[in-house]
Amino acid sequence: METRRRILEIARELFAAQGYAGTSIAHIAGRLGTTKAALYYHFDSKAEILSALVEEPLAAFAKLAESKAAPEELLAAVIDTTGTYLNTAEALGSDPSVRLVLKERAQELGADEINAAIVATLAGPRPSVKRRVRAHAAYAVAKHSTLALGEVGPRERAEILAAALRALDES
Amino acid sequence: METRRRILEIARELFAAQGYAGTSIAHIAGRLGTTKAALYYHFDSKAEILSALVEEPLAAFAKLAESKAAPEELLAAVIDTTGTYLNTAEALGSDPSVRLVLKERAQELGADEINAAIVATLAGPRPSVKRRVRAHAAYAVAKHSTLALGEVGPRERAEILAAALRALDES
DNA sequence: GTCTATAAGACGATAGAC
DNA sequence: GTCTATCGTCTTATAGAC
Repeated sequence: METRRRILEIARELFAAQGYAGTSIAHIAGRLGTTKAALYYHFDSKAEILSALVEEPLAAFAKLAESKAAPEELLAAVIDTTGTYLNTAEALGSDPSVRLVLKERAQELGADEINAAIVATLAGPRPSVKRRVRAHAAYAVAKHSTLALGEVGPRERAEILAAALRALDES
Repeated sequence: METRRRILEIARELFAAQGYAGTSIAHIAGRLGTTKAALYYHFDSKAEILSALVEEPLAAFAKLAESKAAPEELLAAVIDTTGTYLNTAEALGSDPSVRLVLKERAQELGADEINAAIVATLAGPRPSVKRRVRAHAAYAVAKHSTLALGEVGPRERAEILAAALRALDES
């Protein structure tokens, strides 16, 4: 069970650096210090490595998507969840080959649907153009400035949340 | 010269859907209705297709990175440039295999450096934590809500810019 | 749980005919 | 400018010994 964790850690790094499609099983095995065959003892396929890798963060974001919390709590949760899964969150929403594999597996709620659901909650029912754009803006701040900053301490967290709320401008 | 344009158009679609590493020359040739060999008459390698594809948008963003315009003009330019190259802009900053190939070629300023330069201009000299976070927030609004909205008309453009300026909050 | 060996095919790229 | 045919390599994945 320890080797399994090491495989996931190595895969996470390589997927982030080269993409899922651009990373081979042989490359992962090389870093692991074993052979490809040893890897297939722990995982049935390359796609299953990816699934195991994104399972937890995807579930966390899916939970957010179903949340009907008020904007301030929802945006704070987006910041915190993005910060918690900082390493995997990049590959999640970016690498097209990752999206493709997860879509084929129909594993759960896709990343696109999750984003859309959170933005819809922020925008409220039957939103005007203004409300819709502002919801997108607030979400962009919460998600992407957390990603860009890398590490988010309490000072950064408070500033990101405040900026997101200004972008939303509910007053 | 017409075939070359069609190849780039097809490659753009496939790279966006499956990623650069996840798209084969055979797949592009199949969509084109010809063979792989025909493709190699127009481009010397797969990487060269990618280079040709991102040349113009990358130059446009690099020009922004060197601009020392005031925040409002700079953010407006980010919105407009992102909107102009909406189709290619996604693959640019997202697909890890794209980043890798462009980095190997050392083609020009990388996407990361461009983003960092624009944020640095927004943050101003020797920025505090607050200024730095707000610069990231404003840039996130300009870039990612434009991407998320897909098409940006004059109404959306004005709302995005206003939201980005509120996030920056220079007052 | 890891190994060697190998299957079976996809990949990028090229040669040479037309 | 496009074709057929092919080279050499890399790919995912499996079989079977240890």
